[in-house]
Amino acid sequence: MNELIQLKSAGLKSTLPRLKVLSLFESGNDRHLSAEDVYRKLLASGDDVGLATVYRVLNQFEQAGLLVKHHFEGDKSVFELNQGEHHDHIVCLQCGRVEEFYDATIELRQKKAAAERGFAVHDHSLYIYANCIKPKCQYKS
Amino acid sequence: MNELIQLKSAGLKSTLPRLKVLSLFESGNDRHLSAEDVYRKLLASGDDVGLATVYRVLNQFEQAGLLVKHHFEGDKSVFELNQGEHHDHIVCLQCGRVEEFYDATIELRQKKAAAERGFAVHDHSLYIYANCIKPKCQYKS
DNA sequence: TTACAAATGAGAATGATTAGCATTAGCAAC
DNA sequence: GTTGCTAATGCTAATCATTCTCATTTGTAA
Repeated sequence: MNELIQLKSAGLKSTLPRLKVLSLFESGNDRHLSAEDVYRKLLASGDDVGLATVYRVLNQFEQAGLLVKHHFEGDKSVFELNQGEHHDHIVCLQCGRVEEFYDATIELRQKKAAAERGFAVHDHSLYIYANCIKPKCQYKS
Repeated sequence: MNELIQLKSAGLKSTLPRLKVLSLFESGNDRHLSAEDVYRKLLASGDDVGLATVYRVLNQFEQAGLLVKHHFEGDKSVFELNQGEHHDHIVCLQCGRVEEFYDATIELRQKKAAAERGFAVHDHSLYIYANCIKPKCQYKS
């Protein structure tokens, strides 16, 4: 229930929609949610927020550093709670399962590659698209 | 002028729009082009192709393995000639400059990370967003 | 040259995301 | 507690990249 405090310290006014969205991510049932996902889930739990508001809130949360935004292959963006430690993602092309991982060597070599070419790394995104090895994979549809 | 042969061996009928698009990429003036870019350039050189056709052709070329498609941060996709050797990209957030690089260690560690978690890598995308170190960077706008 | 399937072009349709604007709700000062 | 003001919300319409539809045109093989 300290969502209120989180919002305040992020410099955001504490409003109903923002609290709802934040709680949803903190509930931890799904780490990776698209705007549409959030919208649906809130409606399902009887909370009446507009889709436009969901988009706005998600983006504000990203600016504020509460959430991180990802662009997995395809169209829609996906958000997840920012818990400090950076990590990359493996996405199953079959069932959509997302697994996170961190590899210090990869991080290091990236910085090196950039530096060698006259760039100062600001950010990076690494997505591995793969197939779950059966039987882990529940082929979707 | 062997674009014709390339199309044939890719199993594609040799048509005007396809030849034009392929030549454009082979001319090598810009390695990374969006559909819009291609469309504009063709119009500029007096070749009258429809935007829808450009999209179709680019996607067919991707299927055929002639081009590779990338999703740099933001909206539109970007295509580049597939010249066999895989590589990743560094994109300057300021001026848009794109540099390519390949790091065997990174590739290896990715495969390893995936395998350890029960995935068979199908594909991956790694984009480093950075800032050119001055004075290389011609700050855009 | 003919004939037919495949390709093209123009514009409508789609899907995700954002903008505009009237209405409502936090919140600080009475 | 009220009051009042600004920021936030919720619609809906707009945008932007991309895809679809379908009538027309173009390769190509016979």
